Amino acid sequence: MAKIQPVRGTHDIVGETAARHGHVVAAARDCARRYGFGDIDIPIFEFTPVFARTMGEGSDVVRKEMYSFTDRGGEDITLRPEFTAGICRAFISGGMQQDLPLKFFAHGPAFRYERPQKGRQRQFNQIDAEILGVAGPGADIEIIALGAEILHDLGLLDRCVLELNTLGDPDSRRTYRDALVAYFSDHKDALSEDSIDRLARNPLRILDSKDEGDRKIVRDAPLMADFLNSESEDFFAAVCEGLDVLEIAYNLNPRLVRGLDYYTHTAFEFVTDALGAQGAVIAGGRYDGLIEMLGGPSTPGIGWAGGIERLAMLADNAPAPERPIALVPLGEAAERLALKMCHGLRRDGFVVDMAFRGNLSRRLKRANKLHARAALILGDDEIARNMVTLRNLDDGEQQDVALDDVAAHLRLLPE
RNA sequence: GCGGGUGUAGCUCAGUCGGUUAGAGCGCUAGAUUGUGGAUCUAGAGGUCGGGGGUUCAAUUCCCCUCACUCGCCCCA
Repeated sequence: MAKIQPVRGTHDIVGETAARHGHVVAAARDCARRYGFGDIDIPIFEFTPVFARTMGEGSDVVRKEMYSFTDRGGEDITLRPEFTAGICRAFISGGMQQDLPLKFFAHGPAFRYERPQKGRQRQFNQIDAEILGVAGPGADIEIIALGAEILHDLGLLDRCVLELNTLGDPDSRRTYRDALVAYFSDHKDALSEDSIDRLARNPLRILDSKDEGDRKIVRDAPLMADFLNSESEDFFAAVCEGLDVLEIAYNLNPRLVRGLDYYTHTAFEFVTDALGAQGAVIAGGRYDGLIEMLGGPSTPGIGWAGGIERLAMLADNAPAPERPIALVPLGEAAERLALKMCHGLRRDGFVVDMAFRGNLSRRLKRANKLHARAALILGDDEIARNMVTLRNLDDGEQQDVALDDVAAHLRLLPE
C-alpha cells in the first residue's frame, strides 16, 4: 500500500454526492412519515444466524458475500447485508407483538463482499420500509405505493418500471418448484453451467437467466400462475386491483423471482435501464414466514429496500443548498463584534459564513465561491457609526444598515 | 468468482514508434487592486506518469505480477 487508499468497494461521500444522498433519504423519510411509517434504527451487525437462517444457506449472499467475523468474545458476527432480517430480530427481541401492525422506515449502510461496479459497492446505503403484522393484501398495496410515491417525489417514477409477480404461498411455491425441477432436469444437457448449478440450489432463478440457450428452454417452462392455489390467486388479484385503483402502472413478470429464501406471495422490483446491469432501484416482497424462522411468533411481513447510491445517481432534483450570508470583519475590533453578530444571526436562522482569515478582497472572493447572497462588511468606519455595510453580491448594490436592523434587512433580500 | 477496458498534476485529458528539465485547459496560490467578489492580465506552486519486479546503456513508454476503477457475467439495492 504505497498510497493510502480506501478499501475496495468503499467510497467517501462528499459535496454534491453527499447532497444527493441526503436528498434521497430526506425525501424517502418524509414520504414514509406521511404513510405512517416510524423510524427504526437497528445495529449494523448481528449474530450471523440472523442473516444466514433467514436469507437461506443456499443464497449467494450467505454463501459468499457476507462480512462475517469472530469478535473478541468469540461471537460469530456479520455486518448486515440487508435490513429486513435485523428489523424482524428487533421486533422479536423488543417484544413488539402487542403493537402490531407496525410500519418501519430505516436507512443506512449495508455490506456485501461483491465485485464492485457502478451502483454496486461493498459498503452501500439503503433506504428500507417494512410492514409487520398485516396478512392481507392491503399491506402489499401500501408498501408498493410508498415505493412509487418516493420515486415520484424524486422525479424518477416515469423513468422506472414496476415489475410484479407472485411466488404464491409456501404450498404453491413448493409444488411449483418441484414442477420446475422436473422440467429443467429433463433439459439438463441444454442448460448453461450456471443454470445447472441453479437447478440444485435455486431453480426459480433459472427463469431469470440471461443465457440465450436457457431462455429458449425457459420459454416453455411451467408457469407459476398455473400452480397457485385459489387463496394465493385471490391474494394476488387483490394486490393488482389495489394498484389499479391507485393508477400505479406495473408489468406482470412471471420470471421475476427473488434470490432470498424468505419471500412468499408478492415480489416486485422498480427497475430502470439507466444504470446498466444494476437496474433495480427499489425491490422487495412479502416474507410471511421470516419472523417464525427467527424463533418469533408467526407474523406476516412485507417490505422493500432501495439503493441510495443508485437513486442518487438518477435523481437530479435535489434542492440547491441555502445561500449563505458572508460576514466580513476588518480589524481586531470588528473581529470581536462580528463573532457575536455571526452567532446571533445564526441563532436567528440565517446561514452565515465567516471566513477565519483574510483581507476584504480574499473574503469577498470566498463569499463569491460559496455563492453567498450578500456580504456584511464591518470595519472601523462602520463601527464608529454603529453601522454595517450590506453588500448585495448579485447586483453589487451597497447600503449602510444600523447594527440593530441587520436581521430585518437580511430578511428583505431575495433568495 | 469469470471475461474485456482503463490508470499521466486537485479535476478533465494530451504526449512519449524506449532517449536531456513530461504538457494543456480548468482549479489553486500570489500580485496588478494595503476597504470591495465575479471579468482580464502577470507570476507561481503542484507529478516518484497507480504500485512492485523484469528486459535494456536508458522504461512513463516494452514484458510480467499486483492494486484500484470501469463494462459485461454472476448476484443484487
